[in-house]
Amino acid sequence: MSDRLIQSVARSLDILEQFSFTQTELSVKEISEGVKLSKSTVHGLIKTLSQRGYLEQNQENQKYKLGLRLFELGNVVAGNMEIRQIAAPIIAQLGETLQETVHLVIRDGNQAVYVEKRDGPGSIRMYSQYGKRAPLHCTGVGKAILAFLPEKVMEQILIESEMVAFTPKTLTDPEKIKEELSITRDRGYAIDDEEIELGLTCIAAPIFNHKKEVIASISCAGLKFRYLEESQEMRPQQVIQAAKEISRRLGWKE
Amino acid sequence: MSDRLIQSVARSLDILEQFSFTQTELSVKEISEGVKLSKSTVHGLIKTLSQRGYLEQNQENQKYKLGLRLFELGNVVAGNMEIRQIAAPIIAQLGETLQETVHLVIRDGNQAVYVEKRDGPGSIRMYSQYGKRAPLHCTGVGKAILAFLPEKVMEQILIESEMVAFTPKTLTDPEKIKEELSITRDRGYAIDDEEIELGLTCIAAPIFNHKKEVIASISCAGLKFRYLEESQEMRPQQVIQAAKEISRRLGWKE
DNA sequence: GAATGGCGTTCGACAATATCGAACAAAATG
DNA sequence: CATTTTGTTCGATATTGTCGAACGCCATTC
Repeated sequence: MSDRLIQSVARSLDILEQFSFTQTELSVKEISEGVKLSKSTVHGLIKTLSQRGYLEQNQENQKYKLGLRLFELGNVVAGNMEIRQIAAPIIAQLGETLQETVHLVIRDGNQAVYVEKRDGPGSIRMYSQYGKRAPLHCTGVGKAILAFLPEKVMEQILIESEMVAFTPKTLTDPEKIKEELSITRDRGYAIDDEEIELGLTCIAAPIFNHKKEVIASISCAGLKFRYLEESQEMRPQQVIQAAKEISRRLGWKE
Repeated sequence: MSDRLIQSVARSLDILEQFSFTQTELSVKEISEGVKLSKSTVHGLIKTLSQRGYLEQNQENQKYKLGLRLFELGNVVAGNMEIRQIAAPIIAQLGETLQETVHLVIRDGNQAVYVEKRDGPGSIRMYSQYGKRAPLHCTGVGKAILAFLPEKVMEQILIESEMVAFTPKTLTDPEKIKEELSITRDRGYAIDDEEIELGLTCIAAPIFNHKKEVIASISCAGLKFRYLEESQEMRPQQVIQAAKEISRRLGWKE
């Protein structure tokens, strides 16, 4: 991909990306500071985005927020996501039998994107949101993908990823991570043992497409103390079986 | 809103809008024909959108489809939509008692956008999709909104809407529609009697915000013959009550 | 296996157009 | 009522987006 990118388009995307679950409304000034452009430049871009429904202005405080057109397009993407439709019933089933929160993520470059879930019972729920992104090297879902990627791709991703320690248990040394991934590959499933949040454990298994490439993974996440119970021994096998079933329906053959 | 819009940004949005539920993959050629621009211009825009994850290229056939970044932003919009969170449980409840498909739409200009639903039981389901848009003047949900809008706004919308007859029962004469809306206002709920699809009937009620402005509506849609049963007499009242409850939780006071 | 056609992609030159600062308007603040 | 802050408009400028032409790749055809 060459580098002759359209400046104003890239800038308009920068503007959209200023918004998030926590930053839902922004003023022109805040946006212009965020993207480091003059107010007038930003204003022109914002005006274009608003007129087309990609941004909306709150008439009470003049601030802007993301518009409904994005909701619309986002749902087109969701609707076209074959794997999501295929996986949904299997994930629901798995969540039911395990009585835990189950996630489906797909790989996008060196990140994992959450595309489907099934919340577990009880008041303690994991924070998770459709479309959320997470690093590959320190999450169960991510490791399940990394471990089965071609070695060169895996190494490239580890080089590109910035290693941030979320908890004392997060692995940040690429060599240690590679060891862990090797174990994961042999075992057939990945374990996240409080690497992203203390008290949180998860088991994840890879999903393959018809070309036998890892493209996604599912995980079963829960509080650590529950995983120590003997009745949970079969859990990894159940996650693996569910992942295999999704792979199969995607055209994968053993 | 003045008209000094940024051409290249508007064009990039034109490109995104070429895609839909039915048109999920497009080639550069198809896009350039769709937006009536040279291949090279389109290519530059596409390249920018792809590099940022708003489009993705299928490596097998070179075609492009909408990217995950839109899924992400679309979910931010969904997450920020207060009314959606508030209405969801009420809609689920209503669907349960009525045993029919229930929809929540919000007004966006002169269109209705479907933002939440609860599918009815049975194999016969209405085609409906999150983010889908529909005209206001010939749908139950739309008429429930139009009828309670300030007269001038309503008239403006009728002027701007192109009147397409979806079925022989669709009203296309603005005067007839105004009469119908007047009846709707007095009755407190709207009826769509096969105006958008033959065999399909629906009952819809308006939702108001804290400023007593109509901003949305809910509907209960089902096959016509079922609505003739006597047991269904209470249905309109139940839809109205649910809509009122949503309005109340949005800060509306009678 | 050379020739053809179709399509995605790159390149260079030109002029259209996006950009910025400054000025204006309109609220919010004291 | 003065002052500050912030959204919006305008005009001059050169940056940057645009197009046509050409390239290269793949598949199909003869």
